Amino acid sequence: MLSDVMEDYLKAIYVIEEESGPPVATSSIAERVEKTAPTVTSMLDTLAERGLVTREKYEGAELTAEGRTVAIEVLRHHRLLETYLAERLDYSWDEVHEEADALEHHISEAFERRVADVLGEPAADPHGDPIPSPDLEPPGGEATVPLSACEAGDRVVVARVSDRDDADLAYLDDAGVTPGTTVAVVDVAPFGMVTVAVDDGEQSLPESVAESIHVTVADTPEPDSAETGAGA
Amino acid sequence: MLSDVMEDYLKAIYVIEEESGPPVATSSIAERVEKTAPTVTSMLDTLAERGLVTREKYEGAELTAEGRTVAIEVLRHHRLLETYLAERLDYSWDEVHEEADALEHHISEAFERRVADVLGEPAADPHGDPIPSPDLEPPGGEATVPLSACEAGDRVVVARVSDRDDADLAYLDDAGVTPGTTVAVVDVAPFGMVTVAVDDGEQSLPESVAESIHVTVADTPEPDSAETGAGA
DNA sequence: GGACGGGATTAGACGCATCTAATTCATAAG
DNA sequence: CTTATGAATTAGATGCGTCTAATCCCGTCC
Ligand SMILES: [Mn+2]
Ligand SMILES: [Mn+2]
Ligand SMILES: [Mn+2]
Ligand SMILES: [Mn+2]
Repeated sequence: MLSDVMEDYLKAIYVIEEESGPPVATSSIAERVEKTAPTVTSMLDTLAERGLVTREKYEGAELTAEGRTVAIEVLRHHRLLETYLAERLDYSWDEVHEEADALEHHISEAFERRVADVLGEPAADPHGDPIPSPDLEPPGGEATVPLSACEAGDRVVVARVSDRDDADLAYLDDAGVTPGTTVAVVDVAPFGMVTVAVDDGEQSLPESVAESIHVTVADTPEPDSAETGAGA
Repeated sequence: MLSDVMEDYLKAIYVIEEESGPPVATSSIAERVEKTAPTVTSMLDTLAERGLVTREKYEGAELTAEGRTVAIEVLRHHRLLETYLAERLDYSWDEVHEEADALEHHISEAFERRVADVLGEPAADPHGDPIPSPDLEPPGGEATVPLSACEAGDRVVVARVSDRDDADLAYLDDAGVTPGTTVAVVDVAPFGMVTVAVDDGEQSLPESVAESIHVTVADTPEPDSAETGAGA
């Protein structure tokens, strides 16, 4: 049996691998799980002994197939719970993350199945993150870019929003920036502040927020008159 | 913060106090939480240091007001969860206990409130056990007796059924013996086997099962012809 | 190539919940 | 009053997850 702490480490390693690929540095895990580096080293040894990660000293860690399956299952629990809380228990999208983080380790397989059933096996959680299917294969995330990497004139569709900052989420909900929304990038200021146009007006978002919004680009503007003409 | 283990001990002490009053013996707690006696002694010390129980060596333990409030809150979580699982997630009454036992320690106050809201602040769980109200005062359990203490001829209403044996619950559900059902006691055999009449026929229940069914007596038979005429 | 600096690991410790074995206590029986 | 019995506690140990302090390793910069 795996402890809930181990499950959190595996989940952390999985999402870091997704973002920047293996091997995963001790320090990046430490940051995500909010533990010290020696604590992480020691837990990685434990996980390696159990065959859930492989690792080479000073090189970082990588999930094994088994470790990845566990991580995906925890992620499925987390995202199903978030979706259920939002749809059936009147939670707002900035409240679901914390509750799901606690419950994800304690629900049975029966609970998972029944929640998925009443929701109709949903494909994405309230933040737009894909919910792994019951076979626990890695969910195919379509390619997205952070809003902070877009340029003025782009028309983009919001795909996912990081669920990790409640205040940001509450603000974005209010601003009408949620998964599925189409927004037009009006301006990208020097320090990363992004101004977008949505239905109810323009919103300026600080860089930290723009980084946590992932979008798919619907339209890049035709190059303006006086621009360099290179590259389609 | 209290660990989930501590919460389980407090819950155990509470229900034992309800059954047989304080002080509660170390061994009876050990039996309920499935730990050894020294483990319980040590945990009782910890709980006493935190002001949740009082105790005198070799005498047993007793909940303080604070300890009782914690126990009642855990019990509220447990029974609300059982009710929710049965009503909204298609669990049968023999499946809810285990799941609720795991989740009861991990739900937030917001979750508790929302579950209670969507259910309409229910008064009893699927086994007939009273759900403590949000003020966490001890729920008023009306006086009941175990079915095993009844006599042939009694007409009784099932009040509560212990939720601790899944197999018994599945059997009783099938037999049509659930809280609210009126049954007639047909016979009490020497070794405690109780035969009752319900809508769909007669059922014979072994003593262990009859002990776990608590009832209120609706009717005692008028004393038969040749009986001792004493007492109304 | 040698020193530096930052990230990683090792060393050593702690608190919690748990166990088994040994001891102590309360009391019921003689 | 003494002893036997069973329950409770103390003693001592273990595994886990965590920490701080000390040490180690690797790539960079002179
Ligand atoms: Mn978690
Ligand atoms: Mn999410
Ligand atoms: Mn429990
Ligand atoms: Mn119950």
